[in-house]
Amino acid sequence: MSEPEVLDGRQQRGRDTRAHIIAAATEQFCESGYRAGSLRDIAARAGMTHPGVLYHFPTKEALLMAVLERRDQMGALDNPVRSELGREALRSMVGAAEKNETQRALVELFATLSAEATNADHPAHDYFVGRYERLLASLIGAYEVARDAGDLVEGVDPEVAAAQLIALLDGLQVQWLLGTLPAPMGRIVTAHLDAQLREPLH
Amino acid sequence: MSEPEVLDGRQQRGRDTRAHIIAAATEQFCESGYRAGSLRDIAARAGMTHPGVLYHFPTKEALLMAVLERRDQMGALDNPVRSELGREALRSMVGAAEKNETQRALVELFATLSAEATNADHPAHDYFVGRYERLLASLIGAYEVARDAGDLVEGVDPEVAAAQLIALLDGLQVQWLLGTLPAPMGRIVTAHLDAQLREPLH
DNA sequence: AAGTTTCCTTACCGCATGGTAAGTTTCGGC
DNA sequence: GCCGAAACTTACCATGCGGTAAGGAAACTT
Repeated sequence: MSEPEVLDGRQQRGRDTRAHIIAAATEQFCESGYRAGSLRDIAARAGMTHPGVLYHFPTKEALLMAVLERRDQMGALDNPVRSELGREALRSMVGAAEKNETQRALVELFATLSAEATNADHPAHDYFVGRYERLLASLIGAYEVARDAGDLVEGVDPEVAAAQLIALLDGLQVQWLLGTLPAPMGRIVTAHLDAQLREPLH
Repeated sequence: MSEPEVLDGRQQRGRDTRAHIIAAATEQFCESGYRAGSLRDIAARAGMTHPGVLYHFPTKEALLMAVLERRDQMGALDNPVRSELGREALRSMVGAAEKNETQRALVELFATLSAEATNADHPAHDYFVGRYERLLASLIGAYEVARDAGDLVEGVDPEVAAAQLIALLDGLQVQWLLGTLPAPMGRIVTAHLDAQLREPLH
């Protein structure tokens, strides 16, 4: 993305501790959320003091953004929404939901954060707006492709359906975290999609 | 609920300021969330100092619980889920969603709080678990009644459908708060329910 | 070997928080 | 009119926060 090139020993080392700090911060934010997770805790996890962390990331806010961006990079690799696949793109969301059931801490972070970030003053507000817009656009695309391929039940509006699917996934996570979900997320999402598709998944 | 009876003048006054404080706290929590809304801010809103507040509510946590309980009492009056109405109970959820679109601050509070409360250590954890369990049970009941009345499309499982509806409502609120929702909540919820019902809602 | 830059520590700052202690005002009951 | 409890206020505390300043120790360049 930026400068690949040759990096001398110091740059390499800097990069390493940066990554190390991000990992520590991710853990911390996952366990305690953004506001409650202090720089001192994060620093301790990374084996340094909190001004050491602030040397690499000028503010706590910057650290948060770094955590989120890194998370996105990784997520984007194994979980893109390939709109052009239409029906199969929708199917992949079931897999995403099931995968989340194995990453409780991460789910907790995003659930907490996306709610916090609802406030326009929150540092991650723009990030989440952008994230939701992109996801929405992708899913609308996927539904449109599915519709044009004749895979959709009559009366399913791609825009509405896309917003529904995102909401469903988000909302289910809260219930799952609270332990009040009466069935596995995968099954619930599958049931939702099956009601929109001419041929059920599988 | 507890002792109604005769209350002498002082008790009456105590009750009044208590109510006043709860109102102030509700406003404050709505605007800033639980963690960020300080006792001093709340006290200022109520026209007193923060130890004054703590005289009536021993801890901030207790204040929060009082706010939530009061909210539930009021909500229960104009927005019960009357399971026995089946189809019409489901329909009432559309109204609930639309009503929420006029109460941004309150929606924000519950969205933030339910995510925060996901953590088992959070003071409101048990409250939200109970709340979701009751709502789930009510909606399962409503779907069962609807099914037995022949109002449901084949293959709609009441348990799954109830969890879906709750998730949908929660998730839509986040998107609505972020400003990324492509259509009014009422329309999106209606579309969802119409897909489950033999006869569309109006 | 000297100089420079990167990285990190120790020490500190100002501020806000929830909560406490003790004293003071208010006011209804007698 | 006085008493005593209820309802506060003022003053304070310890704690933890994000962030800054200054200095030292490496690591690399020349």
